[in-house]
Amino acid sequence: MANQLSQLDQVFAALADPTRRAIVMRLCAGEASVGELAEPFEMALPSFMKHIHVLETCGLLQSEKEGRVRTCRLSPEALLSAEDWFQHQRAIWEARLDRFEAYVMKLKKERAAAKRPSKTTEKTTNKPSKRKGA
Amino acid sequence: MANQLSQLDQVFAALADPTRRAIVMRLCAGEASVGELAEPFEMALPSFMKHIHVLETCGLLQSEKEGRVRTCRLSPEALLSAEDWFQHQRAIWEARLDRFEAYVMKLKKERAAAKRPSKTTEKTTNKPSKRKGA
DNA sequence: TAATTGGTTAGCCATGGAGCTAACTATAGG
DNA sequence: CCTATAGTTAGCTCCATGGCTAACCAATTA
Repeated sequence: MANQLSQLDQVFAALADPTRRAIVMRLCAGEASVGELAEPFEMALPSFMKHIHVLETCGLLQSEKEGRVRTCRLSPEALLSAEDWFQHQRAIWEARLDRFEAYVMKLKKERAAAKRPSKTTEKTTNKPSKRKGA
Repeated sequence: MANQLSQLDQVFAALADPTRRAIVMRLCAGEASVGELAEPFEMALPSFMKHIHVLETCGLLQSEKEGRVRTCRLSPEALLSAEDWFQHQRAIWEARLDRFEAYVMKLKKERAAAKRPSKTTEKTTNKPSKRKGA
């Protein structure tokens, strides 16, 4: 678990760099050699290789060398574990909002019960639009 | 759009730090003052404030000061946009896998058609277990 | 075998990020 | 008014990161 967190550090740090995100995006479309991957970037190969190595270290990328060409492919587990982090946070966040909303509803009801005849005209609580991947 | 990417840089960089991730996690459970947020960490306040500022700069956190206490809350848009990035990549990745699978199926069928009488007994393609939030 | 291609290693430099202390501002409470 | 509280500003280290060049393998290919 503590190890997990440290892996998250690495994955997020890796994805914080636009070059590396581009590599990941490229690899989502299929495997490629280092040369093919490097070609769109105006960067010396050794610099580029560092990015490859970072991605490989944090588990986002796998590669193997055949002859003199190294082929890279995405290894999705790390990507998925990072995505899971977001989903987990969002779950907590949304649960809290639901609880809060319930609380507000209860308050409203109580207040309405307290001064029965007068209608309490409050602004509608802005509930934050449920999202797709929920 | 180019601005969007730069925002992603910042968000991922922000989340690459365990302290900041912890802050975000804490704020998912509800708003808190700087002091409350800082309390679990063995870190000088100015250092901690930098983290707060980083989170605020990249749009993950909002804060306002009343009297001498600054209250922080999560502002979910940035978090969601980062999560969207993952979902987008995964969509592409999975689409490719599906295409690949279809391709393998086609190959199988063709091969089966070629040597009609013999049943080609191949191992099942290991399809990568559809995930929850799909 | 010689030259080219594809990648790798080594080492340098500049920048930025995470941490610290010290000193300061401003509100709250006595 | 005085003190304690809650943040803030300024300025300093240290080291990790991203980039470079130069030189170096090791497979292909001519």
